Amino acid sequence: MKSVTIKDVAHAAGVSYSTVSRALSGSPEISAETRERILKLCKEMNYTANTVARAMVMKSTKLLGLILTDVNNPFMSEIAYHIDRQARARGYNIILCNSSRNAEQERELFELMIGRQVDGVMLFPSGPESYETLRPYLNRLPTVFIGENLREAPESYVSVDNYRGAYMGVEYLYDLGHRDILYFGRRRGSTTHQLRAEGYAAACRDLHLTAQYCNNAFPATSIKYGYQLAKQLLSQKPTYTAIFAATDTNALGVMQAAEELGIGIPGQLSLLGFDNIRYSALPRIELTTIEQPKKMMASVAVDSLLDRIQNEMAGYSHRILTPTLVERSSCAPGPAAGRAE
Amino acid sequence: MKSVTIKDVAHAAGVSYSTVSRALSGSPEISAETRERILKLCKEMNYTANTVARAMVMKSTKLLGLILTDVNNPFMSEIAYHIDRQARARGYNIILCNSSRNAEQERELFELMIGRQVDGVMLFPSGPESYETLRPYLNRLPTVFIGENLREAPESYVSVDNYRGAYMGVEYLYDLGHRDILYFGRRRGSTTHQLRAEGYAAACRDLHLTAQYCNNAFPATSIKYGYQLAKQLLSQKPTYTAIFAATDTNALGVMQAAEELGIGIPGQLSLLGFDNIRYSALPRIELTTIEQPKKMMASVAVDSLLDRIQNEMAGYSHRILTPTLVERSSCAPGPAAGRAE
DNA sequence: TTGAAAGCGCTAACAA
DNA sequence: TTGTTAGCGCTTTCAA
Repeated sequence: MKSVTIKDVAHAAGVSYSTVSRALSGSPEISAETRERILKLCKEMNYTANTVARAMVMKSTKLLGLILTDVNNPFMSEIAYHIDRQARARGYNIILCNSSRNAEQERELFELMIGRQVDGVMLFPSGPESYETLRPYLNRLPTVFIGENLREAPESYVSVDNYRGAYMGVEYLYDLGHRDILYFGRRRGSTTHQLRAEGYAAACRDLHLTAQYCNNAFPATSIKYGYQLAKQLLSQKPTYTAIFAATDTNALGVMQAAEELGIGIPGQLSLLGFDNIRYSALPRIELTTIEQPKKMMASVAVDSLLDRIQNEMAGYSHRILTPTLVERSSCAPGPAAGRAE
Repeated sequence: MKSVTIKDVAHAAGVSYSTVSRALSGSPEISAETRERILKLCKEMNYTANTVARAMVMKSTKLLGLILTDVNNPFMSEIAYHIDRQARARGYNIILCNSSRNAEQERELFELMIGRQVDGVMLFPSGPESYETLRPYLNRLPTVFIGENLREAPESYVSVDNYRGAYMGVEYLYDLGHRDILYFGRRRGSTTHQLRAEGYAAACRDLHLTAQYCNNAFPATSIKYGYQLAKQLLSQKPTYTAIFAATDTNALGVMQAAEELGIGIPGQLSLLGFDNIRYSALPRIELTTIEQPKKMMASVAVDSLLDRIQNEMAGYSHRILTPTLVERSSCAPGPAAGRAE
């Protein structure tokens, strides 16, 4: 498994090894003739440049850390896919790690990334306190936060306009004829969730609707928790004709509970999600939802990170993307449909 | 962003830098007292060892390549999650890349992995020809194939017993009272799919059933293709009471087509999948399926790779895991239910 | 246009 | 127990 080095090639070519280096790097300080000869030889000898050695002297590994809470989450994995493609196209590779939504692990991962000399990291924060916990690392390592809105924090992030998305959602349900819309399942402490809730509240205010919430002790974003919470909620007499779920996974939990309770969606109850994860497009699920532009988020994340890396002067950037509504089959006209407003 | 090195620490401590190295590596050739002193100083100075430099001299990056066709595929992302956890617990990190099921890209990725000096790679092959295409690299880089059964090839792989899984599936449907079971959607050329089809055929033979197939020109494993194929199939008069789909994604396609055609599952048609991807457990989907033990596959993959890496003598290994049946709601009793056999 | 030599941050063999 | 030194494979001045 002994690999061939630049020295071996130099020896075989009868030149110094700096000459080989020059041929490889496409330096102009070399005659076209020797370059050709050396390049040909490299091929023949099956030479592959040692990126690690190069990284040492170049002080750049061309490696980007990607820390997410769980690759297995469809929202993140979709973004991860695009990040990989995008980064690779620009000559970078990805070191992937899962924090499992554990703040201490996340901290350790930053330590690890610094040791590995990655050029920068992209992070789906494990929670709202991440920004604080990680602060000591943020000026040692260019970082861009993904998915979470950090408001005015002086760090780069890319996020969707959660406020606006929630606002749009309420408007959509309103236009369908719903006047009693319940907001379901906001994760505590998350700014993203906070903004969605604010958007919901603002839309209710502007449209003269009464805001209704269901979010007691909601510890996580998952189908299971959504289900448990919905099970209680749906067992009581409804004071709403539509549910706006804080996330698609929450909505899926609601769907499951409704299924078990024999409540038809959208027949008896309209359901709107947020995120547009892949599951939501599945047959029989067909969830109408607010879409986060995931490919765009990936692309913006890579771009702003590389910007900061390649351009010392580049400061942080806040990129807030616009969500869109994806209409499928989980929302039906409400009681006020067709009525004059 | 200038980082503090071992030399800085040595200087501050007034010792040579090999002494610092010894303190850090927990070498016994150092007095407990100086070790303490140096370790404390490292903390104070915020020293983080440069893994890249270490890798150069140790000739080991503690980096593992993970090449999959698409992180965004729920089957692979689930395994990827467990691989990361497992590898990290053993001191390794993962470089993740997507081949997008493109053989040439896959080849390039191996080239890249060699340049990056990874200690080994885990691969979800892009196709059946991968083993051939990649042969030149396989003795340069310890590799374990995941998911695909390579039969007798002299390379490590971990895969589920696809033959047995398919056999089990037919038995299950038979026991439910089905006598006309159609096998749906095998991907061309894939050994995995070949084995599943063989298991299906063998079970039919043993149980005196007539094998029926539906797999014309099936280019890929996806919901969309499953849907297109099923749309044709289900429009014709059925000669079967149950469909055994080659993969869960295929099954989801069938489900969608059935939905559109007003064919009830499991009321009019039983549907069995293979893989147990996460989608399959979703409310309203509830697909009964043959499960691939994904966490176990991840763990075995990491173990056998590290075995080969850490133990020069270790040869290749073939690990064939046992599938299990996960019963949900997509299969109902068939016409022969309760009847004496 | 080419070669010689220094050095990136670290480990390890050898000396002291 | 500690220090000195060589060297991992590469890029990049500086000389020739």
